[in-house]
Amino acid sequence: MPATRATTLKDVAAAAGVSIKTVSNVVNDHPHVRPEMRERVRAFIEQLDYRPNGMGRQLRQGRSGLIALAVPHVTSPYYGELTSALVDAARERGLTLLVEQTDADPVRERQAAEGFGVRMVDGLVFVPLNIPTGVLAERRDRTPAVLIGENGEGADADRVTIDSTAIGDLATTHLLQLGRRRVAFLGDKDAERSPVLAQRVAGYRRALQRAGVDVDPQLLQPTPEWERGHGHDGTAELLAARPDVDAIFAANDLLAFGALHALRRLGRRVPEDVAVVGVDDVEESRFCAPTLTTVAIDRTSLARQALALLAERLDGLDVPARTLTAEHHLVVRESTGG
Amino acid sequence: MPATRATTLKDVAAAAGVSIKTVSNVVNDHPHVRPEMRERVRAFIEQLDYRPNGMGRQLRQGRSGLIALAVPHVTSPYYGELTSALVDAARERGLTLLVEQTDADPVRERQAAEGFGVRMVDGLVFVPLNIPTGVLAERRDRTPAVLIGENGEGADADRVTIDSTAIGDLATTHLLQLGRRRVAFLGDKDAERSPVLAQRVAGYRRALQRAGVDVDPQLLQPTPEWERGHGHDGTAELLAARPDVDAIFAANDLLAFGALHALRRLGRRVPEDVAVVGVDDVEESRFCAPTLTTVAIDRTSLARQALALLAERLDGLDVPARTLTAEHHLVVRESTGG
DNA sequence: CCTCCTCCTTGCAACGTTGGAAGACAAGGT
DNA sequence: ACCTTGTCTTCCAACGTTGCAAGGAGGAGG
Repeated sequence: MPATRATTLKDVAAAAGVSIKTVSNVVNDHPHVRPEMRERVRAFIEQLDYRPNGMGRQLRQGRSGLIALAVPHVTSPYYGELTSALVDAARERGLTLLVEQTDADPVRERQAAEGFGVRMVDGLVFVPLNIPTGVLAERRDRTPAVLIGENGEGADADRVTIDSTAIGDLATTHLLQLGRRRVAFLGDKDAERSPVLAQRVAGYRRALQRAGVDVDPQLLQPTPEWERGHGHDGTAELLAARPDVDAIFAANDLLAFGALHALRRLGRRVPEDVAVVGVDDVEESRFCAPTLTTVAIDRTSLARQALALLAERLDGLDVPARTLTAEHHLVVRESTGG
Repeated sequence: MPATRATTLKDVAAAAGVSIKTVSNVVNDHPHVRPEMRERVRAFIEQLDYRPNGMGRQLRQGRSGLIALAVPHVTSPYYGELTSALVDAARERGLTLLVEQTDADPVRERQAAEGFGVRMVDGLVFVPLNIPTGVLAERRDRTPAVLIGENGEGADADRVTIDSTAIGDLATTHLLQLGRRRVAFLGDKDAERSPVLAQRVAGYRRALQRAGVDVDPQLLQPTPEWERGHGHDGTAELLAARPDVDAIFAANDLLAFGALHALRRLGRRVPEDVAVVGVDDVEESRFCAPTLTTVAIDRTSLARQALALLAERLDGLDVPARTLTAEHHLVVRESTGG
């Protein structure tokens, strides 16, 4: 691999004996290029393997076609599937997604919100998790942004959210309709800082109250985060304190997987002894043992909506921030006897 | 959001009453700038919220700091975890990863190999799956590339591979040591086009032969791809044809999850009736029911190695293509009685 | 033969940045 | 007063591209 410079318009122009601009015109399919000239230049482009230099082009045009995605971590199934949907949705619009992981770390989320120090992307898709809303509201960066999820309220940016109160209500109501009365909520934590959680708990409470069941604080089982291991440990703790639990509403599928695991180890049958519902409908829900009843969120359409909002901003749309809400629905599987 | 142009060096320079270059010198921490001047300029940078325009900078410097990752799909746990590791490894080196999904589609893989039509990235990390090796060998694009996985053999590019023959041997030997003799291989397909598969099968055969067990073609169970559903259906088919199977070596964890699911539905106990081993050690392996014995591949170090190779190329290293091999080890869990 | 028009091609400038070299200025030495 | 030295700042050019306007060639019409 000799350290050859990449082919530029200038090289093609020199080889073909025409001006740089003519080559540019051919590359960009501009009118007013004689067919034989077009062919001739095309041949040299092919021969020299010319491909436009994105940076030059973008500098000139003032757009890069790049969208930054700041997401907690691609590894988790929910964000992985979301990322995947966003990559595809971006591709559909001729945009390219550039991925940053925040690890849900407030410092890194703030960096993401503030644009990473260098202007390079045309827009930002941001999944905030632990960032104080104030920071979002005071964004100085004027790069158009779309927030995804329940946590962006109050920010002056377009947003696609999820009605987690309705989700919590739906899941809890389903458990109540099975006749369960000691329904635990798995995944409680500092609600102040987590609107997702606050909403899911609110939905849970609302459903219990509507059914005339008292909310028992002991059944609100906290976990440090919402990953499998936390679901496992939280469930073990919960059952130690309240062995009579007959249903668990887990704040997300990962917690639910952990719960299933713990229940199995502790010799509880699912759904006979304890019914379990999660939220997200990640692929694994259809294959775990037992398969998991969960509230599905349509990530493909969520991703499309987010990029549609962003694309309008890229085209200069100047209206107040808008908020869309993604669809959800209950998927009943074995963990509630489906 | 008035359609204000982003702040440039020129704006800061005008505001501070100095030349553009001086501002640039401050931004880049160049020597020979008087402290009070530095402060003064800093203040204006802060006030105007100046941030360098990446495209201008990159055009000048000839590097974008962008690395393209072409991966089959971020959704699958293995590639998701790999992507995550690569994002982090890139970040450690001050690079940014831009994600493209090929969906394992040969056409899209070819596009990835050939550089996506526009020159914008400094390098490419490519996980080829279904692309004929010839295409890789004839890459015209001179952008440095690193291939990941067993499928890149023959390409003139750096590569981090996995010794899948050793992996197949290790997994199969483990099953044999448990006393199992009717060990199926789950995930067979067109071996011509899939070196990963060819190697894993070769390791399987080698282990069987060493143990003096005949290779029974009926125990080589094909699946269309290597996802959960295929593992489920393949296992059901396998058990219908050969109800006496006492162990399954699944070509990857997803197939194994599908297998566990099918075994459970068919009333086989794992590991008592059928022992199962997978490959990859994705997070779910530690939480499925029963937990899965699998061959772990260290994705973090794989990602670091890949980026180290790439970074050397970005710095102009001009040596023949190199190949590294990532580490693996057996993790014994419940599905083989661990 | 000249003019005008059309069609095709070219030159110039600019996008925002930075390396290199030249310029300005002050202080110190002769 | 002049030169040297060193420190700080500015100027120029270039990275590769494209919009705009002007340039050139050739044909049709007078």
